[in-house]
Amino acid sequence: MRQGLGTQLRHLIDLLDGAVDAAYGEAGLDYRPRYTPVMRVLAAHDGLSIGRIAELAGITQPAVTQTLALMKADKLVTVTASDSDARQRVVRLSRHGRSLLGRLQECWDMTRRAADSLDADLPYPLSQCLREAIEALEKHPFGDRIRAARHRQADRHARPDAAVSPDLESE
Amino acid sequence: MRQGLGTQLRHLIDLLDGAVDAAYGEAGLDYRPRYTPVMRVLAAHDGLSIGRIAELAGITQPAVTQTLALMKADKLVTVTASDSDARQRVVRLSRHGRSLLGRLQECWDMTRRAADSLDADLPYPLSQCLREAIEALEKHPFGDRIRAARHRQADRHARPDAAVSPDLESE
DNA sequence: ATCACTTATATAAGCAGTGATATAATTTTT
DNA sequence: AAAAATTATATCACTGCTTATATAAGTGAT
Repeated sequence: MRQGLGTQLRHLIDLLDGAVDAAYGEAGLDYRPRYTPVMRVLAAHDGLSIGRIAELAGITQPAVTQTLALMKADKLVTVTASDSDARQRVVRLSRHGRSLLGRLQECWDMTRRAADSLDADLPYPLSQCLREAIEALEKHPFGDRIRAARHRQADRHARPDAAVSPDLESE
Repeated sequence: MRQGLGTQLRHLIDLLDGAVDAAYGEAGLDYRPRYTPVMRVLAAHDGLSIGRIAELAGITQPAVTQTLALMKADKLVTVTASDSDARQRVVRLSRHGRSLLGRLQECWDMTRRAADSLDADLPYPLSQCLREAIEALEKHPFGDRIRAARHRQADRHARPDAAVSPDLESE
């Protein structure tokens, strides 16, 4: 079963996401997980353009447009044309959206505490491990590491008796 | 930016998956990442039913059916009706599929080494951390942890001056 | 043998995103 | 001022998975 990192990561996401999703339901919120990044951004600064939301939320513009369409249908936000620039649309939380925000914050809070409880159960905190992994990959991308492994493999084929190249641990 | 675990996990997956995907391309393989779980299972025991593949690969039956349709189009597998039970279909690797397998193994190998190189760069190995997190969540699901956090919260509302409930560290 | 039930696979619709591209509004060039 | 380039948003088609449901084949009970 010792499959790749990707599989483990996906499994972990399922384990977490499903629970968080369910938590919204249990809290009686009519709310989709995909709203969260947008809600978070709007909670911090209301009245943003779509592009700006995408930027702050760290997702693509089409994702925001599509999410907002759903949120609009759920009456969480209002989207109006900017009067300074007719290309831009200004997104604001509706009263309903703002009222939801309070209960959401509670949900996010509980989730954070659940994450803390998980970390406490582990020999090394997951969140920290993830942060460090992401950092390491930003410095030295996974693609480079794979390519480095290929070169070692090519070497092995060329000189099958050669010792494993010494740069093994540095990569 | 200190968002939830889910976001971090997704980010990490993107960082890894993209690279692995690209590696297939660089290796000159006409191959989709989604084939991997099925390929792995077929590599171990060829000639399985769809349900059995799903079981062994740890994905749902529809996912396997859909993946096999693509793999069949790519001539990687043959799917024939079982003669003992006409409901069942027997999946086998084609010659082409088997020939691909060798080069795939190399890719997976490189990927594993890349993962090792990542682990070596970290204060605590990611793969181990993930394994432990999954294990911890199987023992004590995230949903339960969230609910536990809610009860603490409800307590706080009911008796705001009460100390944090004593089961805090046990959860 | 027929009805009910279970098992195996297929199909459909949904989810949450992506990249590519279209359309509209606004600047910049010329 | 008209043409070209840029910016903002929308739309579309994909990915890879899921759940729910349909269809087909086998099994058991009456």
